[in-house]
Amino acid sequence: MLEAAAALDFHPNMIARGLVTARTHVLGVIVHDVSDPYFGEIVRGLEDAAHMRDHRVFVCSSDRDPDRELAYVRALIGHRVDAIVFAGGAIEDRSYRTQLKRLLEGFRSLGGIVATLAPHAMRTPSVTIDNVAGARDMTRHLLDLGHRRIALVAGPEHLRTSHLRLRGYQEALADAGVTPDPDLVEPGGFTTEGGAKATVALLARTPDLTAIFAANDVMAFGVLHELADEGLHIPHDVSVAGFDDISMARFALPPLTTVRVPMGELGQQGAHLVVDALAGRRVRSQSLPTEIVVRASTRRIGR
Amino acid sequence: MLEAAAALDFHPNMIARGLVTARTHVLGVIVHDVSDPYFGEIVRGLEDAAHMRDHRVFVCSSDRDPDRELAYVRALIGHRVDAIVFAGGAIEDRSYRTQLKRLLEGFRSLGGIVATLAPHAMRTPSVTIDNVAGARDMTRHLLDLGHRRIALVAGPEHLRTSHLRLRGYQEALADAGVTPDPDLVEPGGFTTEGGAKATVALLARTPDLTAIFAANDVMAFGVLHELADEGLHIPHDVSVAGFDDISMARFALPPLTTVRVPMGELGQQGAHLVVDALAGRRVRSQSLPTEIVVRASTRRIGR
DNA sequence: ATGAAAGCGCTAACAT
DNA sequence: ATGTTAGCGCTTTCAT
Repeated sequence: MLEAAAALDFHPNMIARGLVTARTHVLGVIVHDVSDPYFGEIVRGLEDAAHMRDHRVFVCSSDRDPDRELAYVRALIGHRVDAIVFAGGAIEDRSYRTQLKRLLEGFRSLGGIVATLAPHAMRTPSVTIDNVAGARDMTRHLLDLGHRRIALVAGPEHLRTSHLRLRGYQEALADAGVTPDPDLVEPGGFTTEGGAKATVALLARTPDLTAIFAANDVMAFGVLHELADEGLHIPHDVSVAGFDDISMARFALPPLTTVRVPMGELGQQGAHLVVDALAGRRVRSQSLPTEIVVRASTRRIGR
Repeated sequence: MLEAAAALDFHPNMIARGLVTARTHVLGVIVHDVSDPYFGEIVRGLEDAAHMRDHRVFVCSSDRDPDRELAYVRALIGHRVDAIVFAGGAIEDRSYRTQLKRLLEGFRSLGGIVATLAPHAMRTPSVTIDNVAGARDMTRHLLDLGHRRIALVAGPEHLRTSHLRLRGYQEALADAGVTPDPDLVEPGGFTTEGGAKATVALLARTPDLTAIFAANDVMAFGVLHELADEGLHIPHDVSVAGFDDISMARFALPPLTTVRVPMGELGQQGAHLVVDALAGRRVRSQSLPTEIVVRASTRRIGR
C-alpha cells in the first residue's frame, strides 16, 4: 500500500497531521536580515540540519524593528510552529521585551520551544559564542602587534551583541594599561555603509589611529573601502580587523584578519537543540569557540 | 469578543484553518543557497512582500542537487504550501526534469501555484531578467572600451542561466566581428573560489587577455582576488566586470562594474505574482530591466 | 490482529 | 441577523 502511495505521488497531509499531533514539523527563525551574510550563513546551517531531521523553516527578517519582530512572532505562533529560534542578539527595548515575554509565555503554554543563537536575557536554551572573549582576543592581537591607538567601529547601540563586543575591546585595553579614548569608538550599525561612514568620522577625529577594529566583517568591508578611498594603504598605514569571518572575508582586499564565528554550526546546533527538545530530550545550552584568523589586513606597527 | 481575544494573546490556529480552507498562507522558495548573496537578496524581497500580504515562507537551499531539490518539493507539497517559487535557473538534467514535472502536476492538481524567477522551460508564470541582453550589454561595454581579448568566467555547465549569459557574451563578440576563442571561456561554478581558480587557468592559457567578465559578482570577487595575488593592477592591467550587483559589489576593491539585477524586486514581484494568482487574479509573466553600472574595475584599454 | 469512530480547531453551509 | 452542525485529513483510541 505504501508503494502504491509513493508511486502515485501521494503526499500525506502534514496540515491534518499537525492538527491532531500538535506538531507541525516547522521551525521559525528570526533574523535581522537573511541577505546579511552573517545571518544568511546561520539560516543555511539551521535549514540544513532541520531538513535532515525532517523539519521545515520559516525565515523572518525583522530588520531589528521591534514591531516587525513581534508581528513575526505572532504569525509564527498562529502557524503553530514547533519552535522559534532567535538568531540575532537581543534588542534592548523595554516595551519590546515585555510584549515579547508575554507572547512567548503563550507560545510555551502551547507546547512551543524557544531558543537563541545570540546573547539574550531570556532564560532559554541557546547556542552562542563568547562575544566578549572574541573581541578581547582580537584587540589583544592588535595590541601585540604594537598598536595603541586602536579605533572600534561598534555595532548598533541598542543591541546586546554590540555591548558585549565593545566590552571585550575595553577589557583588552584595560588589561594592557592603555587609556581608553571614547573618541576612538564610533558606531557603524553593522552595515557596510555604516562602516564606511564611521571611518570618515574616526579619521577626522583621531587621525593618529593606527588600527581599526570593526565589530563585524560587513562593516570592515566599508572600512577597507573608505580607507582605500582616502588613499591609505592597508595594512601599511592602517591595520583593519573584522569579526565573524563571513565567506567573503578571505577575498577582501587585502584578505581580512577577523574573529571566526562558526555561523553554519551555530545554525545547525540550533536546529538540533530544538528538535531534540521537541523529542523530549533534555537539552543544554552550549558555547561554540571562536578563533582569531590572521590574514593580510593587519600588521606590526611601525616602519 | 475580538478585543478579548487580542488581550489574551489568542492566536487563531492557521493549521486548523488551513485544513478546511485548503489555503495555508505559506509559500516555499527553492534557491541554490540562501547564504549566497544573490539568493539572499531574492529571498529577502520575497519574504518582505509575502509578509506584507500575510504569507510566510519556507526557505529551501538545494545546492542545485536534483535529489535534494526533489526532496524539498515533496516536503513542500506534504506541507500543502500554497505556492512553490523556483528562484534559480533550471538545472539541465533529463531525469530530474521528468520527476519534477510529475511532482508539480500533482501539486497543481491540489490547487498549488508554481512560479519561477529565472529561466526555465516550464510554462509557469515568471518574473525574470533578460540574461542574454545583460551579458551582451556588458560585453559590448568592454568592447567599446577597446578590449578585444575578453575572457568569460562562465557559470556552472548544467545551468540554464549560464548558457544564456554565455550566449549574450558570444553574440556581442559576433556583432563586433571579434573571433570567438574557446580558450577565453572558463567555467567558475558561480562561486568565489571557482572564480579565482578560473582566473588562474585563464591567465596561464591566454596571457594576452585584457578584460575578464565574470558571469556573476561572487565569481568576480574571486577574479579580483586572484589578479591582485598575481600582482596585476585593476583596472590598469586587466579590466574586470561582474553580473548581479550584489550589495558588496560597490565595496569591492576596486568597486565592481557590473550588470545590475534587481534581486529584491525579483523576489517581491514573485511573491505578489503568486499571491495574486492564489486570489484568483489572472497573472502574467514579466521581465525586469537590467542595467550596466560602471564603476572603477573597468577602463579604456590602453597605452 | 484489523477495522470503526472520535476528535484536533477551525470554516462554511445550513437552519433557526 | 444569530446559532448550530458537518466535515477538512489525519492519528489515536476503542471495539471487534
